[in-house]
Amino acid sequence: MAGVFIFLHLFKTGYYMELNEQEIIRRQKLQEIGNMGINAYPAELFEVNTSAKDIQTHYEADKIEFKNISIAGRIMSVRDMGKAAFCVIQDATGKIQLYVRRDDICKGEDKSLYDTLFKKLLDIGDIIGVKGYVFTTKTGETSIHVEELTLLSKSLKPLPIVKEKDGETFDAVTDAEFRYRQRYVDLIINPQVKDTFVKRTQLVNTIRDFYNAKGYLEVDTPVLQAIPGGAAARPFVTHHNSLDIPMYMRIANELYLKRLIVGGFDGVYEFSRNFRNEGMDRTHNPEFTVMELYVAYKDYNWMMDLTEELIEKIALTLHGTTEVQVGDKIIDFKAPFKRVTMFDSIKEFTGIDISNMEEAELREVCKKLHIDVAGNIGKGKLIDEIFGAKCEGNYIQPTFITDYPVEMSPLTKKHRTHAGLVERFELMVNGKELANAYSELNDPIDQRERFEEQAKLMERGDDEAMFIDHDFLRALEYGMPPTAGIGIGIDRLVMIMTNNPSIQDVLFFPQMRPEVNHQEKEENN
RNA sequence: GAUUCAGUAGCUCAGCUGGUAGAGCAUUACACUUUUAAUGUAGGGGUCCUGGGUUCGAGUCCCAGCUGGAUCACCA
Repeated sequence: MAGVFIFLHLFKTGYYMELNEQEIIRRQKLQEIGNMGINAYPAELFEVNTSAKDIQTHYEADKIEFKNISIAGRIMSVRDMGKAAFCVIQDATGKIQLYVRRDDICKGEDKSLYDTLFKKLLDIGDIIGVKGYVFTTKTGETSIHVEELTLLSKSLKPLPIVKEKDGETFDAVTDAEFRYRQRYVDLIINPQVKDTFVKRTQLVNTIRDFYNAKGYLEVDTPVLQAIPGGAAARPFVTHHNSLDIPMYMRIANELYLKRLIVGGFDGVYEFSRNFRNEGMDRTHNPEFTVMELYVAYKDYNWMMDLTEELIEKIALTLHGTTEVQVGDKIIDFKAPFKRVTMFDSIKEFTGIDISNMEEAELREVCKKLHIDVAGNIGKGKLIDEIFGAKCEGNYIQPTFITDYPVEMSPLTKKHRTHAGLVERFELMVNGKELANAYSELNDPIDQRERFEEQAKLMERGDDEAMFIDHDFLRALEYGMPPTAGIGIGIDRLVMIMTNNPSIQDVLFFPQMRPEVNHQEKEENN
């Protein structure tokens, strides 16, 4: 009767009108749990002294006794045998089976804890704590013989049921929209998803440890900027009320880190969340993470050495080997990586030597190679288009592409021996750019001229040209030591190292169009 | 932005040339004190994404829209 009452009550409040049958039943159960004098959401802590993984790895293998254990987790499945039941709970480390026997959790005459609470009122998805001891069942399953059971949190929404047998998975939730919008559910029911994010953190920690061991300083620089600099991209614009000025979300942190090198730090790095107001697809999210590092008194050759050492170390940390499966390919991150100049690369894949060509000739080459280019782009961009169309995709194994044209690298030092080039490299892996680095331009006169070139390009209609940052120029005028800098796309690196083809699978909460609920829809109509 | 595929029960999916909306799991009730995709018996559960149109009749055909995926273009 209580159930009927609560149903009517909830129905009257309107909000609950959209509840499905199972959600209504769970709310009725919640009410009945309260009627038994049990708090479905207790405040006190539940002390845990072991984990599913701990038991699974040590009980059988090491013959370690697990007595008086205390463990908590979410109920994932229940097999009710009448006066005893098996259920599987999942904690942060994995799954473990429970053996719940009525006369063991209800020692006296009152069997309501088992017959009513456990059998009738608990559901898959509820979080419980149990105490007991570990044993092996007849069928050989390591299990916990439960002596005490406590409800820690009642779940009001039915959890999608994923079943398994002999390593085969049944009814797995693969709907991308469901998984990204309700990542919390995805994490509960798809264990490999958790692995990806654990690896992501391991990867970041590896980089941090590697740089910290070398004495580089992790820093924070502004995300809200008055001039969005350091990259060519459309920024998100916002407004600061009390200053009454437009502000931009950062598109890169490069210019700030270089200011810190001017300020006397030898090595600084930052995991920079960048924001770009551009298209979204499987390799682009509006916010993404780039690790940028700047080290004084070094050059780009040194940075290549450092980077291949780092990337190799990441592969080893995550996989125990330098060989990583990516799609249907094996990528070997064993250092050293191949190094190819951009002109050599273009010569290799097109047969054309463009090293001495001017803008008009380059346009002819593009035409011959059937590459569509806009009329307003300059020489450097033309070369970049040729490389992007004909070369980039060929570099599956890690390769440094070096020595870019000066026109497309306005923050990079001119090449020490080759006129018209700069000391820059990109690390290509699986046909995509993973890192971008250079000997930083520290000549303030040259930098001013480069910015002015960018301003001219902007006038020609190149909407990706950079703004002039006068404070950055002022900093350079005080003197910046020769410096090597690099930016590594963390999301892309995680995608490769975890074999995920979509950026949405390496971000906990990828950007999605906001959901519209039914109520709002009606109000709008 | 273009092309294309998809949206049906809490979840995974059927639903043919248009004719009363289906299955498995989950859920409810009962049975079962070592099961494991537990089992057996009996039930309940639907805005077929939304809105128009064609038709005697639309989950199905047509148009528009929403959301997501894939491919392409741009970007990292």
